[in-house]
This record gives sequence, structure tokens and C-alpha cells, in this order.
Amino acid sequence: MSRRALRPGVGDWGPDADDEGCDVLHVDMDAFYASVELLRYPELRGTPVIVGGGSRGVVLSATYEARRSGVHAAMPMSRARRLCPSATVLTPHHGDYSRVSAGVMEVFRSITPVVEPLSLDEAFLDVSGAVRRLGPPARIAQLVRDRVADEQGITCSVGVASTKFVAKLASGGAKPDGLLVVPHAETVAFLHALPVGAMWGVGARTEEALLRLGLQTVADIAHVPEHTLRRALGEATGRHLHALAWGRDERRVVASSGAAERSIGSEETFSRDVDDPRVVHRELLRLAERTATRARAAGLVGRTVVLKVRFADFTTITRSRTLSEHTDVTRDVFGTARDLFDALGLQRARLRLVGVRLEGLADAAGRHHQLLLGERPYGWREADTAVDRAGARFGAGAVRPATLLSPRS
DNA sequence: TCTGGGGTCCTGTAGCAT
DNA sequence: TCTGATGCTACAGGACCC
Repeated sequence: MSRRALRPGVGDWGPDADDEGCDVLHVDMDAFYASVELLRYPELRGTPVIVGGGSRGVVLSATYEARRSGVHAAMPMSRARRLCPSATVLTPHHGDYSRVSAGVMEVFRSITPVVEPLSLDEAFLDVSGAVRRLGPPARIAQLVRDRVADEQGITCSVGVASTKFVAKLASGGAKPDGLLVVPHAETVAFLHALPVGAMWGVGARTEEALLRLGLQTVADIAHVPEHTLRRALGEATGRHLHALAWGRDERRVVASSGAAERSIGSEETFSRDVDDPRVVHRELLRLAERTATRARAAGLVGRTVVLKVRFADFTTITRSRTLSEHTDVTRDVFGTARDLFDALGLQRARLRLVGVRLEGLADAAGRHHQLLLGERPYGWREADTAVDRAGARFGAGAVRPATLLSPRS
């Protein structure tokens, strides 16, 4: 989902443009969550629809009819409702999104094996190996669009270019339901016409820093000395942005079913700010259970437990502790998170959110717990495994810590 | 206006060993 | 023995992405 519409106004880069050497496709579903919801509620087609939830939630996705009122993803729901009072608000169905996403990725993989998913709704495709069989890249891009529409009932936009970075920008420029080819020879002209904020990796803060330097377009970034950017934005970001501004992007499309995970976590915003440490402890247990369960399901163990706390004024802190051994045991994760929280020594501070994350992940199969002298070979891990089995058979949450049972259940 | 939840990556700092 | 340089690791926070 692109943050910004790009209409560079340079050249005519439709499906008939010169696509020689443009082997990289970036495919991005249009208003993905909202489009999937319209499969469930076809009577809402052509009307403003917002997907999101909760009194303190934000917009996950909105149809283009809602976007015309100024609604966009990540906007607070309260504001979105005010901007577009006629919109139908739907709660998300994540299972549906995963199912449709799997179908879309299947379409991609039937066209080329080199598919690199970025998220549920977008992916890079390297089509250099498919040209002989299916025709030039622009024709393959159109084939992708037709098949996604026919087989999954939703539309997508495709950018075709010689690098990932430019293909990504091109799909944003093609939205909605379009196709944009950026010929290799015109890459720099395409880039230089864009505002700095359009660049992938430039968010609000970086954009602000660039504007302070008087840099408004990608052309400005390209023509400023690289050391100036490195000084203003840091070594890695400065060097990276300068290279991208000249169209230099060495990153190849890497076929994957999803990159190896580096962390697993869970966080939750309270429906109202909380200052009772007992409530926080209960929430930490719930989040630790969710995190450890997901780690076990993925066959992973982690060594660092990270606690995240967001205060009522939205300031956020994290605290972490690295354990002597990797773990996927709920009790270990909870105990560490609770200790980190207690060590903060908060005096009834009002909290908005708490989160628990497990980092330093490794394959569980390669990590065998070293028993201590006198330690029983069966313990909390075996209890967790039994709970997982019960959950698989009777539904998640079938067996839970007693402190997490509501009084009425 | 009032800000979710899942992540990744980068940077600065501090402690420690060499 | 002391001191500074250097490199590694852990930790905390910020920015960004979808």
C-alpha cells in the first residue's frame, strides 16, 4: 500500500513503453483489506468503506470512495469517522486477508519462481527467466493484473523497472488499478521529478530533516554532496539515499516464502489508561503467553526479552534482558517481562500500552536445554506443549493460566 | 487530531576485554 | 601499572514499513 500517489508527469510510461532490461515487477494490491471485505459484502461496492476497529484504533484500509474524503491508512478512527460520516466501518477479518494473499502469491509463483513477498499485499517479482515463455516484462505485468482480477476478484497495480526501488515507486504511481513502466534510460528523470517524501525509507522525520537542508526533490538529494547527507541523516541512511537518488540499487529480488524472523512479539493498547500494577501483570502474562505460543508454533526460541511500555502521554520506553539460555517457555518470558516492569519502579503511572517481545531467535531444534543438577526432565516446557496441544484440539485459549480467567468464565 | 500492531534496521552509549 | 585506542556486545530508543 503506497503512502503517496506519484504522478511525475515525465514521459508516457504505459504498457507499451520500452521495457528492455526492466526485469523487476512490484505488485501492490489496491486498498487490500477493504477490497477483500468487498468480496464478503459486494453490496458495498462503489461506496465509502473503512476497515479498522476499536475506539482507540486506526484505519487499516479504506476504499477509494472513502479516500476522496481525506481518509487514509493509519489515521485515527475517530478522525476518519468525522471526515467521512457516511462510510461503512468494518472490523478486520485477518484470516480472509491471509487466504486471499496466499492465492495471489500462488498466481505470482506460477509466473516466476523468483517472488519476494514484502507483506500480505505486495511482492517483488524477477521476471527475467519468464520473458522467453511469456513475453516482455510489461506484457507479463498485464498478465499478472488480469489473473489476480480473474482468480481473486481484486485489483492490483504493477510497477515495472530495472531496480526494486524504482519498481516500488512505479507501482505507487500506477495506483489504483494501473500499470507503469519506467524505461531503464529514463530512471533518473523519473526519480528526479519526485518529492523527497516519495522515496522508500523517507518518513516524516527524515523528510523534515531533508527540507531543513533545503532539499525538496530527489534531484536536490542527488546533487548535494554525499557527506552532507551522511552528516545530517547518519552514515547508512545518507549513503543509501544518495545512491537511490541516482537510481543505484544493487538489491536483487530474492525468492522466499518470507524472510527468517528476527523477533516475535505482542503488544496491546488498553481500552482505557491503566495505573494498577496487578492489571499490568495480568496483561504481561497474556502477552507473554501469546508470544511464547507463537514462538513454539514456529519452532523458535529467543534469548532476549523486551518489555515495551507506552505512557498516557504517548512517550514510549523499552527495557530488555538477555537470558543465559534461549527459551520458548511462557513462564520464563513472563517472569522476565514482569521483573523488567517491576524494576521501573513506577508509582501508579498511567499506562496506555504494554508489549512483550522475544529477540535473538534461533531454531528450537538446535537448542537443547541443559538440565541443572537435580532438575526434573519434565517441567514448564512440557506443560506449555500440553497447553498447545489442547489449544490445537479445542481452540486457542482452551487451557489458560487461572489468573487470566474472567470471573464469569 | 490524537495517534494499532506486527515487525526491521540503524544509531548512540556504556561496559568490558585486549 | 596506567592510559588510550579499538572492537565487541548489550541495551535503549528512534525511524520506518505495511
